[in-house]
Amino acid sequence: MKRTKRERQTALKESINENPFVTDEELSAEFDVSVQTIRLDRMELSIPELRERIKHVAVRTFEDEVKSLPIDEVIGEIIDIELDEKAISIFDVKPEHVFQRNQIARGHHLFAQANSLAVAIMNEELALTVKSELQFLRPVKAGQRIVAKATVIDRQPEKNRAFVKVVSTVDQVTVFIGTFEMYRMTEQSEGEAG
Amino acid sequence: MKRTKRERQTALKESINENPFVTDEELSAEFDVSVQTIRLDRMELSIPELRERIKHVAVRTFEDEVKSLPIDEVIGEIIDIELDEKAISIFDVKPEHVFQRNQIARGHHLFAQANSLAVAIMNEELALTVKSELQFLRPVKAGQRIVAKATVIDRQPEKNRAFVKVVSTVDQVTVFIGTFEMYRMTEQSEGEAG
DNA sequence: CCGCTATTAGCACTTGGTACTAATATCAGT
DNA sequence: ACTGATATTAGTACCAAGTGCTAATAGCGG
Repeated sequence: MKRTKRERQTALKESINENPFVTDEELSAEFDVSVQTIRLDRMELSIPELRERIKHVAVRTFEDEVKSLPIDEVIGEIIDIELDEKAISIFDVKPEHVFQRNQIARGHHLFAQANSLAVAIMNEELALTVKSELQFLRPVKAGQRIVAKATVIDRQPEKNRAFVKVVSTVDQVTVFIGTFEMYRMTEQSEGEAG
Repeated sequence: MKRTKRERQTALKESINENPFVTDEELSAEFDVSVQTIRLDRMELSIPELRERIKHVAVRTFEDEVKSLPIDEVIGEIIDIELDEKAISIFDVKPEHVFQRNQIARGHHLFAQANSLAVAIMNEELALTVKSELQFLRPVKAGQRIVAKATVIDRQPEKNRAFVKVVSTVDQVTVFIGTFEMYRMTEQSEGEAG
């Protein structure tokens, strides 16, 4: 079931995007063309080779692992972080994040972005959320980009607590505000909150 | 400044841990021994080769990225519902829902289960969350089953509002409490909250 | 000096490629 | 049907960063 070059290349792009760990040989089998064709396709699409792809994924994680929580556990992409001070992440709302009915983003995605940013900002091996108050001010729709800004507003080191305020905006309009009481988890005490 | 084999191997472990992207050749220069020695060291310490190390980092990231939040309309399975009154759902915590580090479920999954149950309980075409207060009382780990019970505790029909309380338990122990102020969205007014 | 561990060297082989050249296939237009 | 252009396939040499293996050498303790 061969298709045109154009179609194959589109599919190829997608395929590699979905699974960057695929080799040219596997792709050649998948699309029923020679390995060389796959290579030519990659060149034209400027898709790097397997190892480079893997490396990129890995480097991204590793570099961003700043200190506290790995970025790979964050919902949304962190674009700026000052540990224990403030952090910013962006999250692009896609069709899978909204109610089919009215295209409005489901609340837990806004929460997830804000909450994981609150976790990331903590300058600790691991932090957990203890309490939280949320306000969903305006609906967010598919296609919009949510910018979440987190600020540490209070610290209680003796209690292993910190308070983080997250304000999420779309086009400078505030859509969500959340405050999070965070627990700094030390090595031995794995005992509070989820 | 050569040291003993033992010391070198300890340092080697650390060095690779800090920067998994280092090659044997670079390490050989760093420790002023031959590449073969580095290889022997890696064998003895069972540290995989560069590419495998990178791959591991990448796989970790990639899998986590794919995870995030499920697409399903309702997080968890609703096992009982009385519209406008109460509802129960269960959610099995799987490895993909927890922090790798300590196996504790990430907060947004508890929130997602509770919030989507609060949405479901509303006897309306569609409801949105306006405000919410959460308490994460105990950590939940992979393998546990969360039972969330939602109750409508107050109704304000004139304001299109209802208040829902959700209590989540694992083996009869309360792990999470959330209260949700819900907005009943009528056909024309698609205007509040996310 | 023997024995032992540690270290170094060298070679063949592996994966998943790049870079390049050359042959063939396919199709469109005249 | 023939020409050209594009697309595809084949093949070679080469590379990085290894593994696996054998063998030689160094250093030291008794």
